[in-house]
Amino acid sequence: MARVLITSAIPYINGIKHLGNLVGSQLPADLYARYQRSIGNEVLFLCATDEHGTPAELAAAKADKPVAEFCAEMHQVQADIAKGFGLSFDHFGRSSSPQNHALTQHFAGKLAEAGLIREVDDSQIYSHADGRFLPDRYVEGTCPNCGFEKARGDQCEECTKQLDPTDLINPRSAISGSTDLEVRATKHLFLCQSQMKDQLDAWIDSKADWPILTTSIAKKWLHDGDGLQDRGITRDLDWGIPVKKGTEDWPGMEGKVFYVWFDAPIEYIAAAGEWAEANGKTDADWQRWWRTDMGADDVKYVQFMGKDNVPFHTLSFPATILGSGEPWKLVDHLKSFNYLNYDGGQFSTSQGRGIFMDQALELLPADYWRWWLLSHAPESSDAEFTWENFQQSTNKDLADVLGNFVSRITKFCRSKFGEAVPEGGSYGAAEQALMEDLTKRVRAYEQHMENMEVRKSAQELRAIWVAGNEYLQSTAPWSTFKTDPDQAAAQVRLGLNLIRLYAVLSAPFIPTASATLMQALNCTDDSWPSDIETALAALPAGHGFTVPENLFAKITDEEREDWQARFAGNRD
RNA sequence: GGCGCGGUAGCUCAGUUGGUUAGAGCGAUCGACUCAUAAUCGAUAGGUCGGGAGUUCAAGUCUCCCCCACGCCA
Repeated sequence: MARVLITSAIPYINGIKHLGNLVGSQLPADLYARYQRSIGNEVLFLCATDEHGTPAELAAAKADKPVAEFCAEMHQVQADIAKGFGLSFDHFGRSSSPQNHALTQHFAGKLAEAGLIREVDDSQIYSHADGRFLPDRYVEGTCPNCGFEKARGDQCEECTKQLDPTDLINPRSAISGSTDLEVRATKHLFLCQSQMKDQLDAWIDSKADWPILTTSIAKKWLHDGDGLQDRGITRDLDWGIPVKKGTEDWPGMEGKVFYVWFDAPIEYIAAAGEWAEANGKTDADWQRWWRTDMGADDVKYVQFMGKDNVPFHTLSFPATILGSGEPWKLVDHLKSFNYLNYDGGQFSTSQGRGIFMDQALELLPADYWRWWLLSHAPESSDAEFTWENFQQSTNKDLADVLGNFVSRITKFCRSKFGEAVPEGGSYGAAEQALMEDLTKRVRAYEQHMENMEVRKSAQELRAIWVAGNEYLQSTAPWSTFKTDPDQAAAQVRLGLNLIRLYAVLSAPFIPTASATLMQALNCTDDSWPSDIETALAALPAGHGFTVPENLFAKITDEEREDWQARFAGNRD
């Protein structure tokens, strides 16, 4: 039995994510986790909320709540929505957990011991009215280059010139609008990534089987311009993980916290510790997933993320791990996704454009979204969500091909043989051909799933559903019944077993519908079909079942038009 | 401006190291069937593979130039 560690990029705490975020990391990670569990592997699937940083503080202030309280509430909201989508995390942690505090400080200490952290004197804008230091992008003013009045301290959006906050004319706080600003001297820690460039380069080179999208982004950061740059890993904020060297204080860094990009990926590890604690397990239980000296040697570690997260996962986080000099598990396979666009534009959290996870669940059950999003996952390039496509695809695939298959076979059986698997007849050439075809297709499906080729997996699964309709159409039990009821019984028996097979195979994509089918079939045997003929004998003659309600209702034109209009504008 | 990923049938996408008549699903048209959620199954039509030049016996697949879209960076 193989062991697979799976992490999804951790969603930021300040709001509910849209469907583009979902399909870029959490959903495909869940598909893979469910599949790996189905075939009998031991899986640890971890995710968490990313809770630190200025945006969290500002969102809390806007909600008029202490930031810790705000984060705790939003974490629960996100956890509930994730559950609604059937995301099967073994643990959904928090980057603000005690485990992550300890681990982040531990890594910083190790990196310092290895001589990979240096102190840098810096200056930063302090706002008296806000009572805080302002990150560059929260300082606004007039661009010295083009005169644009709402230029940000990091860049002018009008002329795209890179700026320093002190370049701005008439600078003001983007938070309060206050002009009572002051440049203050401060000191920050930098992670010396540049020293690790060759080590990282060699590591990336060893990953020949990674997607081009992934390696090309990493290579670019390694080689562009002056090469990989050192990065600041601390900030002058209140909310975050206090800067410490392991458990020791860090002289000169009092009152500072680690920057969110430093502590967020470490939460992948800390989440395992949270998982152990929440489930009454020991440290050894989680360390056997993460420490190669404590049993993680045989673990395969797979990360899922959107393309914007690739640099952190290919360079920054590995730099932290390698630099520590400790035997932590490095990622084995990294699956990255492009963006999902919404009706000709981008999904946008800040503009409230597109469909958000909570809204989606109000419209339709999770399986509709899971199926469409996964079967259209933006793997090779950006993908496009349109309501027409969504309606057509889900109606055809889920309602017509799969749902109607279940409907026709169970209802036919009920009317001719009653609600139990019928007895009699035997399998012949048609059944043999079907089984051979299914064997080939299931093996292909497994291969695609193993390779994390999401669209191809969906395509193959759909073809497996179609094979059942082809079989019924060609053998026509409704005709057979008139002349040879025994033979019709055998055909129906096979059809009912196909439903069970489909429930098992489809569970990673549409877990709720699969569970509904298993329940209707009064069956608990969800073992993966290593042998198709055996799998199609799971429901013996005489086994009782009930006819399920329509598995998937169709989306009507009226509904589609209604939703299209409702989501044309902004969320707020 | 530099770099990156793309530009393949009306739509969404596949196309391994260059090799016979460029594939799938949807949509469209026609036919079959009637068990079923007016569902299903079959067949047909639709592409000068963004444009141009080049390498080669042979290019969607390699080289160069250009155009378009998106993204990242300066």
